[in-house]
Amino acid sequence: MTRSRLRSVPAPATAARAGRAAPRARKAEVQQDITLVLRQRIATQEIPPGSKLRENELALEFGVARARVREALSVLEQRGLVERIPNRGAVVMRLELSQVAHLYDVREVLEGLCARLATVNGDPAVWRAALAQFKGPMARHVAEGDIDAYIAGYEIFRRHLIDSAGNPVLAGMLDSILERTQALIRRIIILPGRAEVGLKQHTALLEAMVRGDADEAERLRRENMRSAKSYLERYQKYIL
Amino acid sequence: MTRSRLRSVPAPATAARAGRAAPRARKAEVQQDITLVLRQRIATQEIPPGSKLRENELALEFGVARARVREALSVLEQRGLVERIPNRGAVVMRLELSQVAHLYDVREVLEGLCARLATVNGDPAVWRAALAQFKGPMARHVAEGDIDAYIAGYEIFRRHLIDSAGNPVLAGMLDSILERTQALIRRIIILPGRAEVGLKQHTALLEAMVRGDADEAERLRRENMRSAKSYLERYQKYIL
DNA sequence: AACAACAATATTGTCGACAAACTTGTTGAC
DNA sequence: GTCAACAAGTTTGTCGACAATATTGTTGTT
Repeated sequence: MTRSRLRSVPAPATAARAGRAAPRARKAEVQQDITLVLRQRIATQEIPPGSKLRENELALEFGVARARVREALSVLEQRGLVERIPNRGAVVMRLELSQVAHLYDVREVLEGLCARLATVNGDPAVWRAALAQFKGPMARHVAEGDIDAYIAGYEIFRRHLIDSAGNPVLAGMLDSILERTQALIRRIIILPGRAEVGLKQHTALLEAMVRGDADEAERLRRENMRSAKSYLERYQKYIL
Repeated sequence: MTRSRLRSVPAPATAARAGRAAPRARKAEVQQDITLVLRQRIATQEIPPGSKLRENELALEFGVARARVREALSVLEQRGLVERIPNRGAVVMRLELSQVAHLYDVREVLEGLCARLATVNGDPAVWRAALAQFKGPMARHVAEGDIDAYIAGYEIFRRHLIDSAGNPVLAGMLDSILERTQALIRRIIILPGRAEVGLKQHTALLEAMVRGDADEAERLRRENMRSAKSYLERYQKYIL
């Protein structure tokens, strides 16, 4: 019910635009890919877990027929973002602690692989630059409590890792996991001491990468993930 | 998500029963299962790589409207089984060596995780029984060149590993990878010496699992996967 | 007032039709 | 003979309508 009421008058493009109050509104995306918009809304919890996704409502908002929305929903179901019950509709998947733990266990080994591949295939100069970032600006962001800047920097680093790894299968799976846990990441980083620990761990990881020690990079990245998971479990009542 | 039971399906091979009202079987039955049938056909290469999947053709064969076939195709696309080009249709994904290598790199760490979790969460009695299987009947199958029996036994073992690991996310990803590479597995096992090496490796893995050494189990499983990958690369010209 | 049966409404499931884009076959100029 | 332009036929993309199922609201009985 957060969406604005729409008139039944068929005004496709306008209706779609009016429904989105997002700051970055391009026109092509609506026509091309409703799936992407829904993915983002769910990942950012603009549509909170447990919400019911009504096909008609979405079709009206995007100004398309229900068939199209329906296809988008089945993609979302495949990606584990919504649960679909026959004849009863689709609801945004709710994350229980156990599921998050499972996601993190898988993420641990995938990020480990990613770090290893990035060390082998990537450009050392990039890691040196990243290391400088973490030792300088990023450390400052943590010290000053500028979480948004820290997260932004971390996202860039992670993107470099994935790109350098050069494995599309891995990239797809990591993206899928991140998409499902994105809402949690910010809440974990905010936890007392978490950002500081993460900063240290990433620095150590980058140092291993700079000297080309792929095995150590993998080990450190996995340790980093396990540490994040343990924070999550310890503070679960404040997060979930 | 239902654990994929790779079994023979109602065989809708009798294409286009022509006529009007097709004698539809149960609704809930046919409904979601056209996706499953297509998944199987592609995995077993009953529909070979590069084939074009025509919506109308499939709709006629299954006796449903194109909209449903269409949804099935988008699921297949998500699972990486077909490539869909706008306005030009869906073709069964072709496996280049580089892509197979990427799949195996990911599979290596996922199977490693699976072995570790299965060691921690599983019942040691199961592993003792499996070890006996590998030391007895399975070794015989290899010695006698009964590839089918060996593969069947291996599949059961792998299923036990995944079930015991108790991680649905992991299970889904492993299934997805296996589904894509299933056609290769048989060809790899047939390679000279491969089955013997695999047998030894699995025995060592199970011994680690029986004594509850999770770290060693993970390491051994990963080594096993790397070894399979190197066979694949060495004999690529005979496989791809 | 509580409850059950029933009616009305809303939502999802399925379908066939039409439009747009691509593919193939034909014709004609050079 | 080769090639380009064009026409006919396929194939995919999109839509609105109808059927099946679930949810909500109403009424009457105890």
